[in-house]
Order: sequence, then C-alpha cells, then structure tokens
Amino acid sequence: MYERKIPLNLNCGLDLIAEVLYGKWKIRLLWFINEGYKRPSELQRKIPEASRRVLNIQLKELEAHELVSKTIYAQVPPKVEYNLTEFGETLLPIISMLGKWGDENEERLRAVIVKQTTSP
Amino acid sequence: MYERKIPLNLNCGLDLIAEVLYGKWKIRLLWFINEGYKRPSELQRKIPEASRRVLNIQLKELEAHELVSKTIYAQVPPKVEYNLTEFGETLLPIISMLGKWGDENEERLRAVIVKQTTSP
DNA sequence: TTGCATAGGGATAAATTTATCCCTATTGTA
DNA sequence: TACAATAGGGATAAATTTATCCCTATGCAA
Repeated sequence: MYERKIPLNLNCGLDLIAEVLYGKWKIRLLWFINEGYKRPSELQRKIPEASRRVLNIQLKELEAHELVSKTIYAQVPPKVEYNLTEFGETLLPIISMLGKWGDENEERLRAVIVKQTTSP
Repeated sequence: MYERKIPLNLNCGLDLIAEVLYGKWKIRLLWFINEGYKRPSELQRKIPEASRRVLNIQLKELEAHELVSKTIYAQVPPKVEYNLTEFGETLLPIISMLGKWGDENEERLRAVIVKQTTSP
C-alpha cells in the first residue's frame, strides 16, 4: 500500500469523516450495496466508469474502516458479497442528503461547473 | 488552470455535489466563513495546516461555484471578505451533519483509521 | 479446446491535487 | 530603513490518487 509522507490531520469530526469517505467511488459503493448490489461484479456493472481495480481497492478500504463487511462463499466460481455494517448504515441518511442536495440543485450546479471548466 | 484530460462525469446528484465539495479544505472554509471568519488572513489562521496558496485557490473555486461571494474593499492594506451566498447556506445543514457524524464516532474512527495506516 | 464468468492483486504509468518558493504593492511601525 | 500585515498569483516540485495492463485459478458451455 502507499506510504503516506505527509501526516494526516484528524482534528475534528470533519477530518474523520473525510478520511473514510474520500475516494472517488466510495459513497456510490455504499449506496449501491445498500440498494442490494452486493457482489463485486454487480457493483462493477453499476459503475462502469470505474475500473475493477479501483473498486476492489476502495471496497477494501471501506471494509478496513468497518463500513462494510465481506463474505466469501467457498464455491466455484467464487462468490463474494459485501454488506453494510450497522456502522455503515448510519451513513445512509448523510449520503441520501448529499444526493438530494445535488439533485435538487442539478440545473444550477451543471451551469456553474461547466462555466468553470470551459471559461475563456 | 489545470486542463482536465479525463472528462468529468456528472450523472447524478452525488457527482454534482462532489464536484463542488471535493477539495481538501473546502468544507472547512465554508464552515469557518459561516462562523464569521471572513477574511483570507483570518481563514488562514484558522487553518494553519493549509498553505495560503491552496486556500486562495479553493476560495476561488467556491466563488466560481457560487457558494461564496467575494467583496473587495478599496483600501490599503487590502481588505477582502468572503460570505456564504444563499446557495452556499443551503449546504450548512449537510456540513453540520457530516461533522456531527464524525464527532459522534470519533473514537471508533480514530481506531480504524490508525489501524489501517499502521497495519503490519 | 477456446472463451467467459467469478474474484483479486502486482507493477507501473498517468492524472490530479497540494505543497513550496518566490515576486508584486502599499501603509504603518519599530 | 527594514520589516510586518494585507491579498494574490506564477512556476514548479512533490504527493496522492486513479488508470492501465497483465497474471492467477476453476468450472461450465459452445
């Protein structure tokens, strides 16, 4: 794993939650797992823009942070399932709120984001 | 400014909010501005781990995304003030919720984060 | 027998974000 | 006169995160 050179600072609640939720796909992974897409291959199909590799890595981090649990079924072809832990479930209202804010302000957000990206 | 090579994908609300809130210091900037630390130098003092440079850059992005407004006073030495826009204020409940979750789970989060960082 | 589905990881390159360092300008103070 | 405070930005290096490519293994279906 990558060895950090600049120490993390974990001063407040915002630092702490950032540490477990930062990661391009983590929030989406939590959300889809909650919606019932529990197997890596299902998640990969739900998030085709992400490579299988990153999803694996981020799932592993979510697991290390105890937000999801992993079950490996001893069968062939292999079967693995992720589930939210109780701890992970406590994030659902937050994720839902984030998504809702984004959806409610979709038009405006698209406008300002595009303007910034394509400004002269 | 940096010219993006991989196109953004802005499919859902989660993508949209991520686009404006990602950035190591953005959430904190919004929070402190709301608490009354409106001048760049004040913000810098509140967030000493960040360099002045990054704060400027992230403030600029927040402004471009219409979450904060900037007022320049024509005086010397220069005085600048940032304020949340009405739009920016709608993020406060979300930020508050994020911080609260982090605070409430502080102990557990520190444990899992440290474990992951220092694992054998 | 070739190919697909399953799941996972190593090695390395590329993209993106932050960090550092330096320079501009003005007024007041030691 | 030298330095601090104010605000801001260019250039470049470093850190960090993602993307790509390749390899392992097994059993089933065409």
